[in-house]
Amino acid sequence: MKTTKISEAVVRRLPIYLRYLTHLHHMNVKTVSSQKLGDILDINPAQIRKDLAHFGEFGRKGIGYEVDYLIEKIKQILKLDQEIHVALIGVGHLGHAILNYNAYLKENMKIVAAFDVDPQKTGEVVAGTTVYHLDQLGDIIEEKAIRMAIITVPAEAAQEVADRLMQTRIKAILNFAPVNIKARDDVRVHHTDVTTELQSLSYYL
Amino acid sequence: MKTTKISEAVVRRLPIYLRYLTHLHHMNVKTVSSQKLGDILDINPAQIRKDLAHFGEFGRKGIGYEVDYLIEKIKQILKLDQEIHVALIGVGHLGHAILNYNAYLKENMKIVAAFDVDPQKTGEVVAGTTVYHLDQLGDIIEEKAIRMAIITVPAEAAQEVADRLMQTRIKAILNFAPVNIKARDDVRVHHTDVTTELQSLSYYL
DNA sequence: TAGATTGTTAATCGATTAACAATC
DNA sequence: TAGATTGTTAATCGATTAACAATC
Repeated sequence: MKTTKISEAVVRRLPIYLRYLTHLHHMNVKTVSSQKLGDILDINPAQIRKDLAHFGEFGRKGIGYEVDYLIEKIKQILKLDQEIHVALIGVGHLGHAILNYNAYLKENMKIVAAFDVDPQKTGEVVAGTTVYHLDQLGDIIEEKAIRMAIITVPAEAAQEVADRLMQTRIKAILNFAPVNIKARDDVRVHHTDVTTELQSLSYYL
Repeated sequence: MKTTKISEAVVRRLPIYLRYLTHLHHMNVKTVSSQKLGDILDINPAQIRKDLAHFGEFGRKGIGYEVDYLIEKIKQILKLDQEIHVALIGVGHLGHAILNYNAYLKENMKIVAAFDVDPQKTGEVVAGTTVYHLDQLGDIIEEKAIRMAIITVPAEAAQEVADRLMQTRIKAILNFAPVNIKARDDVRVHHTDVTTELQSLSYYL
């Protein structure tokens, strides 16, 4: 099918599929049905088929989906078939943790530079990634062809950092600061934050 | 209105409202309209009114919402008017970062115990929180009246940890491991994971 | 062939938004 | 009073699920 308007819900499920398909690949499984996938991931099989059908006919009737082929296709859709360089801004505790997580990101995604306003941290190397001063943001992003950014600064500084990022080529931001960041229409911002998650979970106690 | 069946989408917005209302409180703002709230948070004002109306009539026609009163009400709804003790399982990089985040959780939420399988880590104190061996999970959860858990172990261990948690009084789990955890109907599990977030963002590049 | 499973249409369900009477 | 803003109903929009012909 043609790429009309793909909803965010669909896009958010693709990495979930990819994750389990990769697991199946390592288990040497060759083929999987939407039924099996749905059982494991707690997602309706019809929804999985529909999600995938947005992007093409990847399965075979009577058989299911070929694991390796589907992995390849989903990676293409998510642009994970190319190297994606990521910047991280804010080398506090959370920033540190994510930098240490770098090796796990795999799928061609890599944090290649970190930034902080603290001159003490500048020049430091955290888990293999150099920390630059925030003033170098534009230059390094250009130099290292960085396309995505992770914000792990305090809430008060987040919008300012986002504004600086929007003066660069960055088109996607993952914001961990507990504040709603305003961005232009052509820049995609996702928010995630431990406190908010825990507070909404608390409702169900 | 009566508490019929509140959707997850509504529950997830409540902490967002609470966060900004708390900000307004610190700014000494007394009253706010759904219009203003919506502008700042990028949420439709009608939706905000509807979300809140699920739980009662908190506003005043022609005036808006009284900030302090609404804060109090949302805290009640989210059960944040009581002390909520949280356990963290898996003291790796991410676990460390979240433990250091503890002070920021506020709103009566507190990580009071950490667990790990590594005997080397047992007894250690991270950011004020003692690390216990996983074998003590049930005992400590009982002793410290813990009601929520954060899983930050590797993917392979996550389901096993969840299974152990389900033998305790825990009814809400925040899972950072990149795997879909299966749980009983009476246990609420939310998933969050940096890799998945980054991969779905990548689609928009 | 018979059984399995896709891709897709139609039906259902639920969530968001618009509109407005009530009222501060 | 006039203007502002809620709570709520009705309209819209979109996402999920069921069902099934096509076909491996």
